[in-house]
This record gives sequence, C-alpha cells and structure tokens, in this order.
Amino acid sequence: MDCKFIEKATGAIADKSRLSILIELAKKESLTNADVMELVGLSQPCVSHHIKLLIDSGLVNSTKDGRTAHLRINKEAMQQLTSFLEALG
Amino acid sequence: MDCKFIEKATGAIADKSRLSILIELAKKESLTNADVMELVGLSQPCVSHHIKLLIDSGLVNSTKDGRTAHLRINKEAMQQLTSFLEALG
DNA sequence: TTAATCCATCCAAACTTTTAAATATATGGA
DNA sequence: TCCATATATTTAAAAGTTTGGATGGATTAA
Repeated sequence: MDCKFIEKATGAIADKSRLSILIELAKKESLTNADVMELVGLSQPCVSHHIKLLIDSGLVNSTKDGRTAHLRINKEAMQQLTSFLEALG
Repeated sequence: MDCKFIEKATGAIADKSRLSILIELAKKESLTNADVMELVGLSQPCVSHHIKLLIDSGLVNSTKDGRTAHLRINKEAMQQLTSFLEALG
C-alpha cells in the first residue's frame, strides 16, 4: 500500500485548475502548456507549476516535441489510484 | 460532474493522518475520536479538526451515541469518487 | 450535584500552497 | 546569427492548512 503515492495523487487532483486539466486530458488525449493556459486562465508560470505538480504526482506524463511539451494522462497511475480507493469503500 | 465534491473529497484524502483514518475505517467499520487520537498520535483538537474535514467532504459519516461519536466510511460517496476517477483514466 | 469524560470551538504559531512578475533556457525560423 | 516562441525557474506575496493549548458544552458516573 503506497500511501505516499495516494497522498500525492489525491493532492494533485484537489485543485480547481488541476482537476480541469485532468478532465480535459480525459477528453482530448493530449494538451500543451499553452492549451492549459487558455483552459484555466492563469499565468504561464502558474500553469507550468501546476503541470509540474501533476507530473510529479505520477498522474500525468509529459513528452517533449521540439519546444512543445505534450501532456497525457498516465492511465496506469490513475488505475492504481482508483483501485486503492475502491478498496476503501 | 460535481467538481466541488471531487475537489473536497480528494483534498480530504490528501493528508497522512486523514488517509490513515480512512484506511482504518475500511478495516474496522467504525472509530471514535479517541480511537483516532491513538491511531494518528495527534492532539484531540487536531484530530477533531481532521474528522470535521472528512465529514465535510462527505466521505465519512458521524453518528452520536451519548457523548461518543462514531465514524464510518460513506460508501456511496467513496463509490462516486471512484467512478469519477475511473472515467478519467 | 459534583466530577470526569468526550468532543467541539477559538486562537495563534508554523508551515505549505497558490499565484504572478521577472528572468532563464531551449528550440526553430529568418 | 538573431529573433520569436514554448516552457522552466526564481522569488516573493497572499491565502490556506496543520497543529496544539485553553476553554466550553453535553453527557455519564459517583
């Protein structure tokens, strides 16, 4: 039972902006930082910080294509979180 | 899609002490504040505060029996959270 | 009724998170 | 090379969270 992962993952989700990002990623498969800026209406450094948090939590992956970073949901991590919470209920 | 509930619920889980409480509640069915104090090793006011947060999130229910409060997992809420996260992955 | 128990609330200190301005780094195109 | 674009980092302020001491209300026991 990796509680540290659960804490980080739930903490990453527990914010209006980051939750919007995750919901959008579930629909769109991939987003750039610029897409996220438009989505959440925050400054570029702030968006960059939220994205870093999501990546650090393990729930999101980033791959760089030239100067553009593409975000995706990490389905395995999301599945791991879901299974854990399912076991609590 | 009730984002406010998801934010509150994940925020409630995203803490070492509260996560311990939820894990214990999944095992033991019911706990008193005194049980929780022993479990997490924090002061009574602090435990009371964490429990309030869990109740406010909807993930935990409290019923009072005399002066003793008994906590339980709210399985419906936990299920709702789990379904939401499953849909993200 | 008095004392003890269980929990909630108020307060304040320590710590963490959220946010943006300024700045830095890295890539791509002229 | 030089400039524009995309993202990251640094710094700092404002807001929020975590924690415990003191205190209060309600209930039970003596």
